[in-house]
Amino acid sequence: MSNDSGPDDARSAVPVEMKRSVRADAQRNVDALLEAAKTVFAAAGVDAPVREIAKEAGVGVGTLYRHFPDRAGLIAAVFRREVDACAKAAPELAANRPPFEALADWIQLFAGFITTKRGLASALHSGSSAFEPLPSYFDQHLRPALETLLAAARTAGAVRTDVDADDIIGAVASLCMSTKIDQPDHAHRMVSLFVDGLRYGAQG
Amino acid sequence: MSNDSGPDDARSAVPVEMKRSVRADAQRNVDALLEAAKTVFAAAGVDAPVREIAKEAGVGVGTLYRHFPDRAGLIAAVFRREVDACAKAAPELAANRPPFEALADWIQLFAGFITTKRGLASALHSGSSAFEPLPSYFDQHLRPALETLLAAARTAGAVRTDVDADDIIGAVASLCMSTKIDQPDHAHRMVSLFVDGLRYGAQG
DNA sequence: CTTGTATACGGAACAATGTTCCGTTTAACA
DNA sequence: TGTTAAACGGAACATTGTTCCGTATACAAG
Repeated sequence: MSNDSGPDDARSAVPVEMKRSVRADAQRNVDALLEAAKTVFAAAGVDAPVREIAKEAGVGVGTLYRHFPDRAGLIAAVFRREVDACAKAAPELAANRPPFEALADWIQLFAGFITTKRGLASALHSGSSAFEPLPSYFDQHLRPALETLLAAARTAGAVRTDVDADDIIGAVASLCMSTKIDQPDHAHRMVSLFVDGLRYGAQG
Repeated sequence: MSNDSGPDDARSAVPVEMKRSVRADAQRNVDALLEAAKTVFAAAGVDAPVREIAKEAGVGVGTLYRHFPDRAGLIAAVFRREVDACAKAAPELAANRPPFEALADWIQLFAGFITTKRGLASALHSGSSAFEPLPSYFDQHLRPALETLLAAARTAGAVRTDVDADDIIGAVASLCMSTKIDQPDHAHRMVSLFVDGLRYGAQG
């Protein structure tokens, strides 16, 4: 066993201080890498070279591999991070906007998230074990968030009642992963159209 | 323009002898490469290294690249070749078997073709321009073949009438590209089940 | 502040793979 | 049989994922 350090707990479930502090530079680099990966993935798709991500983050590739098991692990981490952000935005929108607007805004947020993941669909089908838990992570975090917003909008009589959270997630994902990636606003326009459709048939 | 030889007409529409013969060894190697690629793709998926294909064909990689523009071009060529074979089998089956059996056999042939293309779905979504014409090639050759068999089976009253060629192609492709690739017969069993379903509700 | 040390860092080095280049071989034809 | 254009093989090159290890440094104890 030549293993000496394995990728460590960059996103532990108990982030409060543990036995022996995580070195400050390490934490900074993990954050920089996740942020850089998000940027590069959005610009060049999830197939972007690892070196490019490390460069964007201002670190060496060795540092990247210290914190993530492999490129698939990095993609998964970025994915989870954005899913979390997306899920966390739901309650805030619910608290600060009318029900339908909260729902519509959240859907656009979700659409933006999917749009910046060019190549993810292929990656998910690539068979890498690092991706297997992603779909369920997706379901466990995004669906409840959307369901809350959707329920509120329904209660307010702002949307039709024959569409559920899965319908929305599936439809929006399909629209955003379509092959028309050259027009970045195309997806958002299609999603807007879809969202308007949600209103149709709502009780006055 | 440093181009001096570009990949030539390995599958011309008029294969009979033209002005200045194609060198016999060249033709032999093209065939060997297509056959080798088919074998290797079936065994290791379309992501198999080009060196492995060249080795299986008993040629150098230079020869491979003399006849195909790049790995995507080779994949596309193999794909077209098998589509052609599949399409050509339809009239033969129609002539030699009862309508329903002809249809069922052809569907299994098609299923076998899809099953040996592990990774093709991802490849098609990879954005390589060599793959863009494939879906339409698919439609133009396979659908008419199937439609003929399906019409004959319908006329004979052997299958239900609420299913069309696209339904069948789509359903069989889905079944065969599912994640259960470890049991090679799993796909065929599922397809058999589906084919039996086609009978259900047929007029006596 | 100094010092010791576990931790983290950077990037060279390695491996796998797609693609190109070019000296050598050979099929076809006169 | 000789000539030649075409084709061949595989070494060499480029790109990328991953590992290794000598060096630098954050943190805490004195």
